[in-house]
Amino acid sequence: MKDNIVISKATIDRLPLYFRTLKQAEGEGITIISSEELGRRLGITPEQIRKDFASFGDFGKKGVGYFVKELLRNVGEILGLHRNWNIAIVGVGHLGWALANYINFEGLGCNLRAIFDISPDIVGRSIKGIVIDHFDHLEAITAERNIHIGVITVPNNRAQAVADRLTAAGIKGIWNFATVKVRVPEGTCLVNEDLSTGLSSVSYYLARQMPDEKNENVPFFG
Amino acid sequence: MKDNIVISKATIDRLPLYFRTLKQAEGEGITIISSEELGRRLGITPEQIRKDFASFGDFGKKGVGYFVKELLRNVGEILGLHRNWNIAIVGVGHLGWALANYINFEGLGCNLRAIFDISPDIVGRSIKGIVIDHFDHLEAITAERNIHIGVITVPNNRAQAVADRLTAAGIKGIWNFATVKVRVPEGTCLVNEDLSTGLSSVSYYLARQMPDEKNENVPFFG
DNA sequence: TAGATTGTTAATCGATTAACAATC
DNA sequence: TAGATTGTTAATCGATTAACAATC
Repeated sequence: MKDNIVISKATIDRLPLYFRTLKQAEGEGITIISSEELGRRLGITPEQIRKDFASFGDFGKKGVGYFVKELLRNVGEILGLHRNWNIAIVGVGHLGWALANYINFEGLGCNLRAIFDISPDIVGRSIKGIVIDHFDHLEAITAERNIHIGVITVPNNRAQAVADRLTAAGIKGIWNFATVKVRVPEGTCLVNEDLSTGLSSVSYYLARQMPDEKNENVPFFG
Repeated sequence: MKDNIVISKATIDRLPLYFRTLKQAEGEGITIISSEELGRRLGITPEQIRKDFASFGDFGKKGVGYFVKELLRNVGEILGLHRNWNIAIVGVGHLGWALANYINFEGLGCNLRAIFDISPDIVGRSIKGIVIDHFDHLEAITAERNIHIGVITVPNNRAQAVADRLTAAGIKGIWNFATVKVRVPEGTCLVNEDLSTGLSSVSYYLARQMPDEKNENVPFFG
């Protein structure tokens, strides 16, 4: 891996896709893969892929292609997937519950280690063998279980307060599903996940393609 | 609204954020808002915001600001939120179940109208008053309920087959949560939602910030 | 060697930022 | 009018695409 590499934002966003596709290829027994073939599988141009890989090292062999295992190890390292981050989910609503059950944390180099909520109906239950703790115990459990990343799945009006508690507890990585602007101290990694904008995009493209000449539907707001 | 407008991809991705923030402001009783204030709330520069709005019309008043209601109506129209799209969710796993319960479809100009699965344990139950139908009945129900958008929340290995059935049934908008490349016919709007890349980004930034000199954690794969 | 495929440099494209004239 | 704030044009920045030399 190159020293002092600078990897563009756009490249970083593609790395997880490369990783997943390479994993698949590895599972199929493929040991060497070309940028052409990777591009075909991902819908990304081969040039783009070569540029991305070249930005953090020389993993290909000219005239041959990329060694899947080697590339996988390197992409994984760049992404920090070898770090075994410990994760805590805060908020067991529909979404928090689904994420706890749905996300393959291990495959992303993470371990789900704690789940918090404040409702007496929920605290004490368990998901995937993890007992849900009361949010009051956040600091103690964070220290005890060495939590690195907090996932915020609480209602919007609680998101900032939760972020404050997480960062005060020393957590430096936050994956936020609330749709309000959350502020965190310098040095904290905050990634916002916005689940509803995707649907609006579908709506946008669909509306452009299907002009509503007939105006058959009643406007919803206005 | 301008005719024949070309709105950049980047702008479209920001429109849902503008819409949500303007809704909030409206709720607070604000009738006029400046790009400065909107920018403060969103963490976007005022110049960017003015450029975005100017790309589809003249909604501001120089020296004054933007009329919240007017802007809201226009952003909503651009996004097609007045179209009242009918939505079907396909696949009631953890994620499909959570989306059905969690997403505020109405607020996005959509109505959840159908839910499909293939498991006998699940078909016949209902979520939010909608009875879960067997996927075998997709075509009939799509026609009957005038479904516009399909949400794919099935396992990866079924995603392409589901997409094929949806498009064959005449559905032109797909919101896909499967993490495999899904191909759709020309003219179908496909938006992929990838829930795990966000976590990888957190991992990446965290790894850069906390170099593992100690190498205390055991590599997970290799 | 000949064919294949990478890595890199240059050219293009698109998006953001800066500056400021227009005007409310 | 003076102050404020938009809309637009120009400058910069960043990302993608194209071309090709290097080399396996």
